[in-house]
Parts: sequence; C-alpha cells; structure tokens
Amino acid sequence: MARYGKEHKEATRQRIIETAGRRLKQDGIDGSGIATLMADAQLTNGAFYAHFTSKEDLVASVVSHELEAQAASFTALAPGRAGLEDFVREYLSPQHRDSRNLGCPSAALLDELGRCTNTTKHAYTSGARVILDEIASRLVPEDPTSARGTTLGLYTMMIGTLQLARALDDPKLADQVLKQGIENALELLRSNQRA
Amino acid sequence: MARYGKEHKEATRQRIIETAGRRLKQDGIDGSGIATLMADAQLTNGAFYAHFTSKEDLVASVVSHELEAQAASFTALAPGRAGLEDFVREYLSPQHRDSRNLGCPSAALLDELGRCTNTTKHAYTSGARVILDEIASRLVPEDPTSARGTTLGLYTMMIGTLQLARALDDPKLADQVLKQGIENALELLRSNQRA
DNA sequence: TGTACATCAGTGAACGCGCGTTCACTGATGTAC
DNA sequence: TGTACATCAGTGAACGCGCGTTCACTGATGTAC
Repeated sequence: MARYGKEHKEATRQRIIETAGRRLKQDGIDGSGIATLMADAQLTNGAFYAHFTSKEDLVASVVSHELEAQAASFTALAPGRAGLEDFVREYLSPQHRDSRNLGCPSAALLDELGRCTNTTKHAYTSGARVILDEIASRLVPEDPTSARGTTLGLYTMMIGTLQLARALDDPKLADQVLKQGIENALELLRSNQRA
Repeated sequence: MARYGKEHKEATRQRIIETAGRRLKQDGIDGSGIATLMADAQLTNGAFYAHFTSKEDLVASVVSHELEAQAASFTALAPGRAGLEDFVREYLSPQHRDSRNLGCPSAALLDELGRCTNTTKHAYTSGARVILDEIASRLVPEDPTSARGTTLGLYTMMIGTLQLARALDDPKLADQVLKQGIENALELLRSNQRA
C-alpha cells in the first residue's frame, strides 16, 4: 500500500496487540489462530511476521499490554481503600463475568499462561508485580508485609472467583459465587484495616 | 484382538479417562490431540470413537472423574478442620505446583472450562458442588451460610494461588505466593472458627 | 512539471503438519454343528 | 475333537480443515533527476 512514516507501522502493531488481546481472552491462546488474529485487525495472515517474530512473541506482547492497561485503570478509581472496594464490586460483577474479551487477562488466561514459555511468563510476572504494588499501596502502607499478604489474597481470590463463576453452568450458583466473592474480598480488606 | 467380557471395554474406557486426565491437565484441552490421548492409553486414534462420541464427551467424562477423585481424596484426611489445614498445606506446596498432570483439575483447567460447552460446564458444576459440600461440612455446621462463604473463599483463593504460582517465572516470588497463600487460607479457616 | 526508480507495509498462495472424525479392515476369541 | 462362522475391540489409512510460518509479489508513495 502506501509508504508511511514510522509511526504508521507502530500504530498497526498496537492495533494488532489490542484486537489480539480481545481474541486471546475470548478463545484462549491455543484457540486463536494467526489468520483470525490478523483478520480481527483487518489484515491478512502474511503481514503478521512483519510485526512479530512468532505467535509466542505476540502473546508475550499482549500479556504485557493487557496488564499495563489493567494497572493504568487503577488511576480512574477513587483514591485509597475506597477505590479498591469499588474495584472489587466491578471485578466480581455479572457484566465482567459475561464479557471475557474485555475483562481481566488473568481470569481469562492464567492457567494457560502457566504452560507458556519463560518469555511469556516473564511478561506476566513483570505486569503482575505492578498491579500487586498498586493494590498494596492502597492498603496500610505502615505495614508492608501485611499489605502484601492481603494483596495476594485479594488478587488470587478475585481471579479464582471470576474463573469459577464462568465455568459453572448454573446461573444461580454463578451469581451466588460472585456475591460471596465480593463479601469475602471486602472482608479481607477490612481485616487488613484492623491489622 | 480378543473377545472379552463387557468389563474389559469398560476398563479400557476408564484407562483412557485416567491417562487423558493427566494429559489434559498437563497440556490443556486445546493442546491435547486425540491421537496423543489414545497413545497415552496405549491405543491408536481409531479406537477413540468406540468409547466416546466426541472429544467434548471425553473432556466432560474426564472432568467428572477428576473431581470425583478429588472429592474422594478428602476421606484420607484427618477429620474436621484439622484435615482441611493439612489439605491447604499440601495443595499450596511446591510439589503440587510442579506436577500439574497429577494435581488439581481446577487449577489446571478452570479458565479453559469457562470456554467449554454446557455439557462440560455441567460436569464441572456437579463435581465442584460435591467438593464444596465436603469442605463446608468440615467447618462450623451450625452456621451453614458462614460455612458456605468461607468454603468459596478458600476454594477460589487456593485455585487462584496455585495458578499464579505456576504462571510466574521468578521462583522466589512463586514460592512466596504459595507461602502467603497458606497463611491466607489458614487465616480464613480461623476466621470461620471465630464466627 | 514529468518520469524513472527505490521503498516497504501488506497480500495471498503455499509449505508440512496435526487436528477431529470416519471407516474398511484385522484377528483373537467364543459358539454352533 | 475339528471346522466354519459370528463377534467386536482395536488398527491404521484417509477425509477436509486449520495451524504456524515462509515468500514472491503488489502497488501506493516519496525521491532523484
């Protein structure tokens, strides 16, 4: 096509990463083919390798991008612990459960990431650290050890709860799981406040 | 080959379900092909459809079998809450993290199960109910609502913690996640006791 | 201003391979006579 | 006791298809003269 400035190719790369994020979260890593991922970005399969060295390279880039976006979304919340409480309620909402393609990358992909190569795991690890730090910083900063513990409890329980709610075929039970997840998460936040 | 009694074919079916359980947990649902699953059971691909109507049929059977086995494993624990504490320590051990093929089916497959058909989700839902009831029965039976809440918190946090530990490429952080997960889970058990 | 050329993001066909599934066949056994 | 046949769990080749990846090519643009 046209000969563009260097920002055009970078924009295309970003577009692929963004549409691929939605597709990978929706259909899984093994469930998403290159041709489909490229069609989602309005491109054909052949152009893929002008932007990424391999499928794994894309997956690692998507994981980084998704976690960065999730970390950045915390700035839109109310400050401190109140923002976390809002976050919990949104995260464990039926809407989030029912739109995997737009939601949390960890809930959508975490067990599959455990099977990926170290490159992808490293991208996940770096991205997760930022989010964990963001959460911890909103808890009692005078006791970082306790904050880290509460943070990990919150993070893992929220991911597990959303995955469970998505894997159940009984809508009533799935709703109950979410509701109970919110209660448990808020209680975890309260217990950290008391500590 | 030989002409056997009806118990032989059933035994073969069970063998396929058991070896497939290990393979599916190790490589994922989309990551495990029929030919590989059958070779694991010392059979060739063609025999598959004498035992199952489709891959999905096998996956649903595996999910049921795995969760039944997990539920049955609770009988080997010490009775009551003490048994749960032992379970938590085993579940969140580095050994469990490092042997996905022999471990918890939920930690290995939960986000993929969220993408399966209702047949498979139904198998998961039924199996999970039994495990949740088993855990709840070991908590304060005089307050079933509180027991159900603690049970769901425990279940989801343990699954999320194991998945997270497996997805991290930093062994130190992964170990810390498991250790903190044990502390959080035991604290959850304690808080239920106080309630 | 007009023409020839270099650039390069993107195209689309092709590579070998493994996927889920089907099916004609095999061959060891039990049964009938 | 010996032979012909029925059974059926399992074999292995084949089906069309999509996978990840490669590569010769296109064609719109900017540059050189």
